[in-house]
Amino acid sequence: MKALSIKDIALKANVSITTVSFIINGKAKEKSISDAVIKKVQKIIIDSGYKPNQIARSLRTGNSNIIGLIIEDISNSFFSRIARLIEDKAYKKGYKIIYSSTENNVEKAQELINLFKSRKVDAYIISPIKGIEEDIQILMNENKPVILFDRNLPQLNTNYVGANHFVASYQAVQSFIKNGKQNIALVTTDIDVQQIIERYDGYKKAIVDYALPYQESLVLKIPFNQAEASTIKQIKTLFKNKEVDAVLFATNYLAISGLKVLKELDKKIDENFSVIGYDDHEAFELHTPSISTIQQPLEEIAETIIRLILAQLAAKTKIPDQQIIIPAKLIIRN
Amino acid sequence: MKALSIKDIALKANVSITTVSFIINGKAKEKSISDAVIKKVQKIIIDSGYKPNQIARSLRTGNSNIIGLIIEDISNSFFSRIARLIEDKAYKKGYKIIYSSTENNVEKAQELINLFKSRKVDAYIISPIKGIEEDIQILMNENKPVILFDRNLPQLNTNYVGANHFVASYQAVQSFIKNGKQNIALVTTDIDVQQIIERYDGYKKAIVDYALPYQESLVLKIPFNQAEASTIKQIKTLFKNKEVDAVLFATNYLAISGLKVLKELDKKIDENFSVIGYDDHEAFELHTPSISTIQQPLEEIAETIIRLILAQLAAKTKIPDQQIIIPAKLIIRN
DNA sequence: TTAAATTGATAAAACGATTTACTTACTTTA
DNA sequence: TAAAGTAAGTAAATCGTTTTATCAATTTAA
Repeated sequence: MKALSIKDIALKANVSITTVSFIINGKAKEKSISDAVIKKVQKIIIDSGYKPNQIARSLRTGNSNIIGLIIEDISNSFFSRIARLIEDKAYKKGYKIIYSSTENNVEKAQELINLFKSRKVDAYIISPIKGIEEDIQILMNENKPVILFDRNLPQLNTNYVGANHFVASYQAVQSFIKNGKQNIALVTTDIDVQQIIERYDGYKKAIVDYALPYQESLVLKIPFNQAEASTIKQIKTLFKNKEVDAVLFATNYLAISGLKVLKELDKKIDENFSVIGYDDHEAFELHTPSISTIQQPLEEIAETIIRLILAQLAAKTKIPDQQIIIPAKLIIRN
Repeated sequence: MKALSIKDIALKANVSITTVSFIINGKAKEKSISDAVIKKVQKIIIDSGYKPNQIARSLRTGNSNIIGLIIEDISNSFFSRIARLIEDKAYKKGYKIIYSSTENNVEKAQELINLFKSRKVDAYIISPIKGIEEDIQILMNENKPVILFDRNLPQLNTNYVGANHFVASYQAVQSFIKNGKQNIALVTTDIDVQQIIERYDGYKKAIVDYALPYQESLVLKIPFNQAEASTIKQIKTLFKNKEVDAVLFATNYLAISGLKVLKELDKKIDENFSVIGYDDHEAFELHTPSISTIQQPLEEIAETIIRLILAQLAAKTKIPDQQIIIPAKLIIRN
């Protein structure tokens, strides 16, 4: 019941292993194998259902046709959607994706990089966290294509694809202000990554530009990875103790927790209290009233990532790194 | 800049490759390598950051420490959550997961199985579709552990882990009836898989048991993979043209579409009109009013799958297949 | 007519590990 | 004191491919 090997095929066809290999890899013409032999071997391959052992192939060639995708958490809909899009597009080009979640844990991320390395993945797509700069630098030194997405590591000179979070969150706050809001809260997380900082910066800049007082106490930084119950408690405290007439959530799961709080407090979203979420979520549109949000162009991000990867893989020489910033869209719903 | 190989380590340590291999694999004692040599080699391995090439290892040993996970769609929250749980649990046992989505496409599923096979994955976790029975049977003949989940293929004699959909949907309809509902609709999909059929059967049985008239026209079978816009149109037609005072949705995404319709029609969920969803979704709890749903015990399902896999992998001889049905829970919200 | 090029094919090395079967030098045992 | 056993370690086969040389026979070029 063992799987067939190239040797079995060669034996059946009464030719050498080399010949079979050339035919499998489409090098038959180039290596001047006669049409008759090509036909014969191909027939045997099809009839027998022989599939080359990719492990052996990888060992010999040093590449795997696999792209490694490292993200924070596959169960977050932002990541699972983008994973799906990337998988689809890669698949069409003959590449497979292996993915795994870091849970924002540096050690797990490092382990994953090592694991992917030892599996000889051809390229890496990483939503990085602080603390793995060095590991990523090593990958780059080894000349492996690396694309960061969602978050950038500024001290690293890599390819990056992401949305313009600064502008998006600036616009969100701007829209609050234009609607007469004065006490605008920001619920964000304490993780120290570029894209979260940008969201904060955009918030602050808009407040300052429009000459509103910046109130430290309206910015809530939720510890990452804490249980949702604690998050809900913290947000509840904010809403109860502070005058707030608008709130921007910096991630979709924070917005979900926030909406749960509003529901518990029976606080209505109306002309006196506005909410904008981030990254969109089915619950936002469905909510009564619908929740406005900042939407990242997932399709475009995925497309761009794959385009960069394929370009790098096709190139013999190192292509200059590109930093691609795609505008995010403020979707106003009501 | 090439990666180190076992040969390099052997050279540095001035011992044979064999010795290094024994040490790496914890067979040093058994193969009577002296403590001094073990220490020396281990130090060199750690200092140099050497990581064995898993590809070469797989080629030689025939296994990969990778488990293949084949699901319908990673961007569906039911699957992404369970994927995350499975990944977590497998990781802790030293196994990695490769996953990929079939989109309910038989050919893609077959390709994936072949791909996983050629990558020598050690075991398969599959949410199957009709039409791949034969491919799965082949895996089983090759003595690879296979666990089906979410959906069963009755004509196949495999391991299966899933929820009791018949009972769950029976209970859902029962709860409608006990609240005086008479015209209970079912919005389901047309895919011909066990767990969807069970949901239908449970619905029908409850209707009949309680002596309500079974109305064909209240059962809406939405074609799988159709654009959401069409789904919304079909559901809208149902709600507009039929007297309906309760509706059970057979999947979470159908419920989401249904809720969108209700919103568009401005039809309220109240004592005159009830809704129950399936598989839960953040939007359900958050909805006003909250949506009741049938919840599958994800954690328990994931746990059970991994337990079965590990048992199979550990066993030298074939373990009898198990069919594990876990009760689903009807969560009544309001 | 001979050298050079082409055609059609193959043998053997290499990829980087694991594992089996040995070797050599000591110790025990009887 | 010879035979048997153990300790410490290694050489070489093997997994299933790809790829580089190489070969013999034929064709083309000069």
